[in-house]
Amino acid sequence: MESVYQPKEIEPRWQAYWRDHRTFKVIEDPARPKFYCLEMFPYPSGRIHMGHVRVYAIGDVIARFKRMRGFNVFHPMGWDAFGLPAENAAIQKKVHPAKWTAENIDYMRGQLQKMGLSYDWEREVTTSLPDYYRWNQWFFLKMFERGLAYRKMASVNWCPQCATVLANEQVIDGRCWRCDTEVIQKNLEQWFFRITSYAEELLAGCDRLTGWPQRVLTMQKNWIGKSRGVEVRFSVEGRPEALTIFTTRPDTLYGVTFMSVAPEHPIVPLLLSGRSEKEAALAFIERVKKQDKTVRTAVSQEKEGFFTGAHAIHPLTKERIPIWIANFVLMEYGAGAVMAVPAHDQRDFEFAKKYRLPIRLVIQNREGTLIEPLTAAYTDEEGTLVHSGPFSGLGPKEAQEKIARSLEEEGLGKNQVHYRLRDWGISRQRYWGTPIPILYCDRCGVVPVPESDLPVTLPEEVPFTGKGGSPLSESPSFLNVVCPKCKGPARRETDTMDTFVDSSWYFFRYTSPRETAGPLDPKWADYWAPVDQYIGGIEHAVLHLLYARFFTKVIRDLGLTKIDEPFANLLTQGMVIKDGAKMSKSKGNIVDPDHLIETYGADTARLFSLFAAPPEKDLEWSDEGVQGAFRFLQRVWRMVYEHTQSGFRPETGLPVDFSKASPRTREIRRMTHRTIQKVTEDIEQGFQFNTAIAALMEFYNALSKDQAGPKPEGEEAKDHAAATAEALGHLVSLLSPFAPHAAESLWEALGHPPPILDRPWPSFDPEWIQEETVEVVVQINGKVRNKFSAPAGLGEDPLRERALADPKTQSWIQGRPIKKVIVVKGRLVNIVL
RNA sequence: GCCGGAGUGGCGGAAUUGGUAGACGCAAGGGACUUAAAAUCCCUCGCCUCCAUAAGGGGCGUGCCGGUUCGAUUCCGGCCUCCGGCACCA
Repeated sequence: MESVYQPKEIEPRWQAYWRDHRTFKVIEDPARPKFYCLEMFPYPSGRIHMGHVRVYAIGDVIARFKRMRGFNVFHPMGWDAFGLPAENAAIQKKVHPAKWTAENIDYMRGQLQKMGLSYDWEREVTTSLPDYYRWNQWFFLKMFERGLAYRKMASVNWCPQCATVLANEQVIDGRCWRCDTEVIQKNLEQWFFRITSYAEELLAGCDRLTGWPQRVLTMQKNWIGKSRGVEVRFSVEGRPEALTIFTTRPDTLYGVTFMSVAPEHPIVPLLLSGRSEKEAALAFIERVKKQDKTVRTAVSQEKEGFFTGAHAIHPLTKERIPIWIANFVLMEYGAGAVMAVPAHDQRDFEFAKKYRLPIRLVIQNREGTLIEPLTAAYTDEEGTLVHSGPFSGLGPKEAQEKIARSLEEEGLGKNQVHYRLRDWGISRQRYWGTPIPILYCDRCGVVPVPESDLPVTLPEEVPFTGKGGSPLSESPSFLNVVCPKCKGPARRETDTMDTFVDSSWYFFRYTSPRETAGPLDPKWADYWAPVDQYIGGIEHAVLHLLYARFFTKVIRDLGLTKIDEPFANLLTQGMVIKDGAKMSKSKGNIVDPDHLIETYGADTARLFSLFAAPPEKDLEWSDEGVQGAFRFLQRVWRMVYEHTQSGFRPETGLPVDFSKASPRTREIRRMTHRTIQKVTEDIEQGFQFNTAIAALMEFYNALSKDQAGPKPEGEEAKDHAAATAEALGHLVSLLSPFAPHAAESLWEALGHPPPILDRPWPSFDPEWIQEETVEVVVQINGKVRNKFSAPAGLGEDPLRERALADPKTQSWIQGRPIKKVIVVKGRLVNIVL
């Protein structure tokens, strides 16, 4: 063993050892409980960044810990390899996306290997290879058969920078999730996945995902956006068509004074036909339609409307209700039309004020203080219904049920649930993605590629001009095909799939990565799935994490898996920030992992990123903090080295009867077992790696202090040596998930065969975690005034007596009468005066 | 506006879920070693204050204001601030 800690020497050595001995290879083993540990796979952008270091360090600690705890740990890695940067590189640097991606993967794989991560690389998956993406196409065909994949003309989000369509989930605050460019709306014929078919199950499943952070579940619930209400049919005066609206507040039905319909509503032209208002109304509609949807739906947008001249008939009162076109009503949600109750809806209130429409109070508050004219809408669902016919006097909640039932009985309405969630638009007008396996035949129309013709591979020779439009449409050999049905001429779909399709099922592919008969082998998928611990960034709360849940349910319904949910437990790690901001090239606050590992070694990089903050919080980078982590490893190294130099023999150790050992030796033992307990519980209960590492540092500090003391003599020397050997062995074992390379070397130096990963996790002796003596605090009226030490097991009465007997305590009491004495065993005595 | 989460030293963060607030690390200050520096090791380190040669002592302190309790960073009520999500969703 070298006397100085030299990560540059030992890290490559152990990485070679692990590789040569296939230490991380995993095989199915029904005899042991399985544990599937997975970190979100990276996009091969070129080089890893500190965010990668952090998430993979977290995952690796969990994987190594679980393995030492006896689990058959599945810990794979792969590449989310399709995506825009590769194509942009092709345009800018004239390098083919496939080549660019492959080179990046090779480089980044090397970087990850330098971190000493315990991946089974034999199961590596790359989504841009045909043996992977053919199964995306296969899933597409299966979904097409079941009506879960369909094509429609729709207003879609378009990112001008990326020159492609985006799903709703990929638009953040009106901007592209990738490049932050403002998104515009376009009408295009696009492919969609019918995720809305699973809206209810996706929502209900949230309540069973007990291993997920609450905030992620809340975000998903908000995104799905369920609301219960009633669909009510209003007949239209002088017309056969009815106007159907959706409301969550049927209790306010008697307060309806007008109707608002979306400008795009199909009934609008019918209502306008032959009316004098027609021309002006059409002009208004055109103006609103021209507005971008993100602008139009902003809260700050002025409410505007136009009267159609038509009237609806109130289903209960038979009153005539004017029908207005309103800019704030969205065709995509509910029925595209709403009943307006200005007294109890703030938007309707403002609209009514502006256009001088009547405002009718139908719910009086509890205090009975609402008087007309109202100054604002009363929107609370509390109080009493008034002016509501037979329903007057009811509470709003009760009225909602009764009015809904009454409407239903008379065939005027029905209970209805609406979701905010929209279908997932998956068409992308770019090259570097999975070709959508569809043909367009002049005679047969839309024809799916037969399964036997999969994969539809990407043509290699295409021009990357950056002019917009899919490069696939520039490849005649790709484009022009024969229709499999009629053998006539047909054209291929030139759009590719959203790359989020690739990542929606990759965790299944790892379970049988080379399977050729299907996307996965149900036998192995059922053995490994679900992922027991998933780790990744919070930014995927409603992107990848929602899509993967959806795909899992589809895969289940295809009969390929029995599980309903892909990820049993989810850990969302925080960002790595420096100088108060997320690391980015533009801010110039990047720390390069290569440089860090070169300087301090992977173990230090891992240790620091685990020590500086709890995993779910943001991590403030500190160069000095990194040095602190390095110093700690150095100190542990030196202590083990000195131990091996001072007459240590590997066989020095247990069993020894420590109960008869000196207090000093017993203290080492106690510290050892308490540290095992603390580190184990910190990792197991909420992944508190920061405090686990702190406990290891405390352990080291205590051992170091002991070593600095006088050399023990005679019998005591033997016991002391045994306790120290045990302590160091456990210290190294406990350290091994965090700093695996250093731990392997130290473990070897202590006379054990590698790998330390195959060594069981240390267990603690409950007898030895008890303190022998404790410091007892004496409080007077809740303030600490004195302390004394006492045997740990001392009862209440002796504790009280000892506290009161102490002259210092007495001097605080000053002879005043004692009202009460509270004794907490092993902790404190509080004297109340 | 609605829904989550968080406010603790100079900094990152601890605190057995009602029982000594500030573990551990960083930074800072002092010292040892050294020709010197680096490295390493030792000591001090919440704020204010008293006695003072020193040992030691006192008050305040976990965003703010109240409450419950012998005792509150922890529980309850009311505010303030920050972060994240959703938002003309009917």
